[in-house]
Amino acid sequence: MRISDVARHAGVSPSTVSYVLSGKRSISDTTRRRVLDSIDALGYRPHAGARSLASRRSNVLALVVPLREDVHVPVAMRFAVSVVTAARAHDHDVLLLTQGEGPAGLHRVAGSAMVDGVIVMDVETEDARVPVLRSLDLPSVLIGVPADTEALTCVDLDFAAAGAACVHHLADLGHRDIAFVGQPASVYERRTGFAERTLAGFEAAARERGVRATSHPCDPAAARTLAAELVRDRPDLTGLIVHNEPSLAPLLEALADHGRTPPETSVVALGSLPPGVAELTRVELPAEELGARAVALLMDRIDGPEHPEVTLLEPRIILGESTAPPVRPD
Amino acid sequence: MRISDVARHAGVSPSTVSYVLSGKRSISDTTRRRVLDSIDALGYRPHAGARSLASRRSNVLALVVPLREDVHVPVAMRFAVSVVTAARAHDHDVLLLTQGEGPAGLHRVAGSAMVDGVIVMDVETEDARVPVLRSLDLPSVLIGVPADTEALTCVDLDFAAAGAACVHHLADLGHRDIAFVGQPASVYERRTGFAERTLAGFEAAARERGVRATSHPCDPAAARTLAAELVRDRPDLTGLIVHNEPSLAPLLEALADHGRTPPETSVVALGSLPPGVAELTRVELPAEELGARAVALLMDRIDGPEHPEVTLLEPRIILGESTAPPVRPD
DNA sequence: CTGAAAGCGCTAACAA
DNA sequence: TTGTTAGCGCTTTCAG
Repeated sequence: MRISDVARHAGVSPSTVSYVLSGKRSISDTTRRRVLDSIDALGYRPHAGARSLASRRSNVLALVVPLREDVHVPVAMRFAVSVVTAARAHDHDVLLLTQGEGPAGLHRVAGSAMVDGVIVMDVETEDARVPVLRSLDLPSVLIGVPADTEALTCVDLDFAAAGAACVHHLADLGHRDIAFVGQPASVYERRTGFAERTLAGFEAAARERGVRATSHPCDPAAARTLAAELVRDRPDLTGLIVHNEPSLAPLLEALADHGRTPPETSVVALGSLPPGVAELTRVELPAEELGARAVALLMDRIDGPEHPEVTLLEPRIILGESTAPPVRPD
Repeated sequence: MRISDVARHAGVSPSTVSYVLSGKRSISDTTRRRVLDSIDALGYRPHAGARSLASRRSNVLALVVPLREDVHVPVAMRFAVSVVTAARAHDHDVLLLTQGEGPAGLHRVAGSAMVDGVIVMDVETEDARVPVLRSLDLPSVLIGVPADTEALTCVDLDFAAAGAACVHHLADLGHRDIAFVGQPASVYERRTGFAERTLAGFEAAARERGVRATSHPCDPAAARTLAAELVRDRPDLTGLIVHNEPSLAPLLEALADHGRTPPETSVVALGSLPPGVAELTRVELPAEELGARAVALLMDRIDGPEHPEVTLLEPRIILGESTAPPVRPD
């Protein structure tokens, strides 16, 4: 079943069939209809290899997914799914590359023309893949922002603004003593962009508002202990910002155990939230939108001149029932 | 940079370069060396599209990942990663298909010769994709076992045996009244193979051993409540089998709150366990091995005659500190 | 053990 | 608006 079979069946030339499929030149309505009818009468599907050989386009893009212990897997999956969905909307498929393959994977898919572009997730501030990407002559988009964005296209949530927005919300309510519960320590140690920037935004805003503020890296396993310590050691603490999805549930439980069910202590959640905490005041991670944007930007780079740019999405704070003016001893 | 450039550089014909790369005919050591040297002197990489056009092999396989709310995402990710890793070891790449695309995705990648085979995860007892797969003339392997395995190649953990092994372990220790904490109810409703079979294995073994046994679908959000109910309503209950990863932590905490820290109540965990519960008695899900097996079987089907077969891996129970002979009132 | 050459199925000039 | 045709870069007969 080849293009020439379709052409014969429709009584046109192979190139006409090709043009009907690609839309790269105008075709009379009658011809188009005849061709399309033949295509689905015969169940024709173009051979992807032949197409990529002739057109120098594979209609596939590569997605590099992170694989670390400390990345929150459901978030990674949300990104991956949104990238696949968006890619399909642009008539592309997605090849899965794992972090583990490192630069070799990028060289392979680029060198053999398997993909038209790459999307890289979980970018670190000093990311070893960035120089590889620059050397590769393959369109790419990063989800995340490294230190040096020269000649790079990046999309991300404006995490600094997100961290700050949480502080401002609490400060506006009158809180004067707050704490930031962050990602596991290893995430900061490897200088993951989003974690660093959130913390920086938190600290800057707290300084600006004159709020007493501390920050605490946190593991899910240590969440209950941390909550207990905060309640014990920080009697004036009235607000908590939690930037750690899997620790959220144990933290809330521990607070409840100490009689500090929100908004007794105010809690703002930041990140990709599980169902069942919908009522919290929060800044959500727009993973679907980020994935879709990344794909859209990549498509622009694939068939257009390069527009290096950094896109930061504005955070939206959603008011829930977990924050309120502080309840103070005085 | 094409194969003819390499050929010229090495002073041989293009076909010789091709044969050096594919190993499909014998080449003298000197020639081989010269060719390989030229290849990496020039940094040559074969064009994937050209190769797939000429050889009718894409060296890519498709992986259909589940996307449901009720699948435990980290488990799905473990499978995906192990499939990618194993595929790479067989010189294949992996194209990501989402459940959402349904049969259309399978038709597309098969019809356009994008992939040499498919691996399908999260198979249901009556799975709509199975007839599609049968009609497709594309080698496939299922991770999971549907009701009708005619002409299918499947791999899975022997979940029935796993459920039974947990019962036998507790019965051997002397427990006479146990409960099974299962997956969310929706997982049984859509008749997911592994969940059904585990429960069936549990029930059969309990009957065989004459142990009083009940089973309880469970959501992570309801885990604490369930634990409290079991403690309250089942005074003679001494053993628990937990087949629900995300509910494990809240269950254990709730047991502890009621003074029933294992092995005060014996607990056997079944599934993909998070780090930090390593000391539990458990049957682990060998996701890496299953992924690798699936790929190996697929490779066999791709370049060999069909060998439909169902491979069930033996469960291994790992003895930890969460089980002990029952502490009874008598 | 090695070469020559005929495609694989499609796209995109070029021509009409 | 449509057709003709020369490749795209590789694999694999067929010949030697």
